[in-house]
Amino acid sequence: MQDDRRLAVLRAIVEDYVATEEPVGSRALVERHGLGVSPATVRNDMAALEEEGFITQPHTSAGRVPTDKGYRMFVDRLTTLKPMSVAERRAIATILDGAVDLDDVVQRSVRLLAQLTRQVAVVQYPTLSRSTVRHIEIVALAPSRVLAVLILSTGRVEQRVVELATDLDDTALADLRLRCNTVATGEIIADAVTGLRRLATDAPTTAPVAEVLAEAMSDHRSDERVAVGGAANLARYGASFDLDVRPLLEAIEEHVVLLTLLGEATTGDTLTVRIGHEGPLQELASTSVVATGYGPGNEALATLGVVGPTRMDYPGSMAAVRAVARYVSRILDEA
Amino acid sequence: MQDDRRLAVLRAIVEDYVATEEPVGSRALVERHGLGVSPATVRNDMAALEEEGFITQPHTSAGRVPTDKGYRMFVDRLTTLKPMSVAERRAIATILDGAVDLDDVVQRSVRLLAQLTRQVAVVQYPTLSRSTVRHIEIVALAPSRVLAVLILSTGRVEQRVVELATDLDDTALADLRLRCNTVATGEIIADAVTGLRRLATDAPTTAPVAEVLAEAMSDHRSDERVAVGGAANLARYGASFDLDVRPLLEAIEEHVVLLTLLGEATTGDTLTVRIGHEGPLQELASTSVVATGYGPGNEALATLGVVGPTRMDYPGSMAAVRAVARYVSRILDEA
DNA sequence: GCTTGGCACTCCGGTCGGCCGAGTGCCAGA
DNA sequence: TCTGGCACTCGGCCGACCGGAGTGCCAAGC
Repeated sequence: MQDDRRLAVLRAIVEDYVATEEPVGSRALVERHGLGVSPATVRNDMAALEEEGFITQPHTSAGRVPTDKGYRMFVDRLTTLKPMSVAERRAIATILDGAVDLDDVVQRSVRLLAQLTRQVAVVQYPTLSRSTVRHIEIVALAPSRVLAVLILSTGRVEQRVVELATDLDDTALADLRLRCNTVATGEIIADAVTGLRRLATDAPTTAPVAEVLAEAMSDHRSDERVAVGGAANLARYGASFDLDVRPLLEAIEEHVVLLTLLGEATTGDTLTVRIGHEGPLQELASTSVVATGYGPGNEALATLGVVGPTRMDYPGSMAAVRAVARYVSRILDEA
Repeated sequence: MQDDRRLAVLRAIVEDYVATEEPVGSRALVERHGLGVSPATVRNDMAALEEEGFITQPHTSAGRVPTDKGYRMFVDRLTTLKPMSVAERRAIATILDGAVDLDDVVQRSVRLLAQLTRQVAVVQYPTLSRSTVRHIEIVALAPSRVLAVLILSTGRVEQRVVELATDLDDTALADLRLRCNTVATGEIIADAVTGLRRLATDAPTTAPVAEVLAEAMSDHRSDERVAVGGAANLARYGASFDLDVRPLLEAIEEHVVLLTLLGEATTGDTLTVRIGHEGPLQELASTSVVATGYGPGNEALATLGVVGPTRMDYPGSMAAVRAVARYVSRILDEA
């Protein structure tokens, strides 16, 4: 019995604190949530909750504030995802359906997430590792210089200029193009790379091009690409500017860091929520991450999510992240 | 005589204020700059400078702070660019020389500028309007669906998926590819667009592809691409967080806004400096912009620069912006 | 006529004390 | 087990105070 009420109190505290950003006291709690008991009772529950480490007081005789553990309990057991409103669903659909290519999808997703959650949104570009080679194009720029263009099934394009040791005429170029495509087109990245590497050793004249292509494919830099949006939302972060916002701004610039923040892509519908200190970075102990994997056919090619203060609207953020991830996945299915 | 000294005083005030971020008084001024006159004299000069609108006091009996007009005078007549140190030159060279493609050049430039100036750096991607078409590639994805890839002389690649009304076999595809390239390759964008549009009306079967290509070329979205870096430097912005930083953060997200901020690309070595209210945006009346055009062969294809508080280090920023612009231009020359 | 030292004045910023209110913990009673 | 009451604790706010930095002005000196 009281256990149930205690959890209700915890939930109420989290909700109030998220809404007001101020420590919440027993009186306000009973008034705003109609708990049907007196403040004194609530105080007892609060004492117990504090004992267990779910809430804490910033100082004696102040209201209570949830701890990371409290938020954890909240997201694990006290909340169900807010369903998205019809308007929101429609907004997601119309905005994302307007995308012209993969880059556009990613960029639109980021904006959308930032708008929906009013947080900083992060979307990782789909990883190369599981995509296949759609086509390789080789264009002559000068007799001994070509542009190698790599087109992947996800719609991503990589291009490199290659200097050759010897001149190449049109037929040689066509031959080169054919060889590369025979070896790579339709293959998964890893296989295409080994194929191209073999080609490089077998046919020395084509070596530089094949080599560069293989390199571009295995280049991990491309796995590290992310889009970020909603940085302006940091302005709502409140007082502790230098303490909270600065490291986050830095993380936003360092895309690699951002990726470790997002964490491994989860498959299926699973949402990852990292609260405060649970994350990998000390400096970001007061920020939380809500993320999930996305990709065609329930295969998580990449991660997207939002980053915000621990005192964020978890139900709303989680719902938005999941909704966007689902929709983006569906778009990738179709492409 | 006194006129010279007055300007020296103004310069000293600007330098001190930029360094300390605090209103500067007459005593500190003579001590730190060895002006060879007494504080009282300086006070007289200050009164005159204030009369003329170059400086102001935040409140009675505080030190003086430069006005926008004061900064303007400073950059116009009181300063020569700080020469870059050898180490800095070398850093610029080694960092930019490592770039693998155009995107990489732009991204490295942004980081570099942000590091050198400790400000927010902005680099516009080279505009399409003056570049030429290097090659058009058309790849079959399915019988009635092709991928059109557009490669420009600046090294930029655009790609679009096109749905066709009718199926296309290999020869038709080769024909289409040939037609498009005949019309467009080597041409300046504007001419290529008209050529493709004509092709679209002349040969109905190829219409969708030619149409999409023309669209991709004339798409202004591509002119609006910019890279931004150094947003974390905003954390050093000081007290007036919500007032100063928020609109700037918002501008940073809205790339279009950012471009109007940077302004028209200037040709040659000309630097544009916009101080405070001189810029186009009310909300950013307390930020300045230092920018310049860059591009191969002294032709300004795009703009790069830094955005910071009006109280910024103008000589340093101007030198850095110019040095980076020159170096990037040289790289584009070679490419 | 410019420069200088002196002097009175202003005003910001920090510190101190006191007060108020919100909130708690505990206890005794229902 | 809940509730009302009560004493207690602190943080935040207000007003007063004070020191320091800086100015403006003036009369004297070069």
